[in-house]
Amino acid sequence: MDNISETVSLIHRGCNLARDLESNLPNLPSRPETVSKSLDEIIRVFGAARERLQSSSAAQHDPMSSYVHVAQQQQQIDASLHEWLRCNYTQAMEDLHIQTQRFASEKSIAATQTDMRDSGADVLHGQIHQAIVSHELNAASSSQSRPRRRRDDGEIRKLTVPAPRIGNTEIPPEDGFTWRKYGQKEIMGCRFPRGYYRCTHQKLYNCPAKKQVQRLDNDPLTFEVMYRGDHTCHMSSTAPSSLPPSDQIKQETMTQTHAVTTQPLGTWLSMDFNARGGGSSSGGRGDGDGDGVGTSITTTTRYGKDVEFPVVDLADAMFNSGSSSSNSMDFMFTSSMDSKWESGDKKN
DNA sequence: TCCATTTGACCACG
DNA sequence: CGTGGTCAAATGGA
Repeated sequence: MDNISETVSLIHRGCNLARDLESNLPNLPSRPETVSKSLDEIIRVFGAARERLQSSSAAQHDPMSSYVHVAQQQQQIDASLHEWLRCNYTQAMEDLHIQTQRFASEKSIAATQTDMRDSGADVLHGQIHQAIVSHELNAASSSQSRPRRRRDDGEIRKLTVPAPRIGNTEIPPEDGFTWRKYGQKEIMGCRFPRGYYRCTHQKLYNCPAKKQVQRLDNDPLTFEVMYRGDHTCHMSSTAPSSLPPSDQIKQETMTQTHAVTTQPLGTWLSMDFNARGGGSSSGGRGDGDGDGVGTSITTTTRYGKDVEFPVVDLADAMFNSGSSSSNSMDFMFTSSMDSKWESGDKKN
């Protein structure tokens, strides 16, 4: 496959999406969610194109460098964004959709007209999501919500990610780690139960990482994921689990303040990657440590074992499907509101 | 048989 | 005492 032509087609797709968005702008006040999702997709497409460009040029000799670069961008954006939100939190909530929309639109158009060396749009989008939930979390913990009991887990990183549209939309989004579910609970005031997961290698490697996954009340196609504790399993040379390079790089230098910045890229990658697999049932076992990255993606798929640089694999994944990102398109715009979790709810 | 998920019960915290 | 987090037995798939 010709990398350039694929990239070009991706850019074209982004342009089309941008045009669609433009025509949809009058609906912004009434349907901010739809517009927001449209933005997501635009950002995603252009981001993929940029990644492709980077991976085919500078990153060729050192694929890690692009990750480092993006990570650094993220750090900078994160700092300013947090500062901005601190000063304008309530207003920020109001302005969020407009801000992202403007940014993405301008970014998208500019990127197609000039070059795409400085994307950051996807990064910013992730930052906005995370900064907001982070602030929500801070606000909540300082007022209504009681602090978490298990203090040994340390900081909490919270983010929102779109649900995989293909297959079971109720499965938690892929994030590159292997998780084992150990509980599910109805939460007061929430329509959907919260799932509790811990690292599959908790026993083997004493990995304290945990996560909680919950669907948003107002948007069942969006998950809110809370990460608690850091993975130690990937530190071990014998550990079967490994991280996407970006995560791995940053995990080691991550501070509590910036911990929240770790996820977007990894999540972004994994979401798209997940789409390639055509989704999978959560009934899968992830089973032995042998099933790594492949066409069959389970809830516990991970990158590192067989794939050196997931961004390359991601790019392939996004283009090998022929229809390019149609999968993610569907998952963005198709609303399949199945909620098996609801039917499976129990007391407690 | 192994391992992941389910799910009712238990427990810590405020 | 209510709620959220975790445990662990039961269950089931490969």
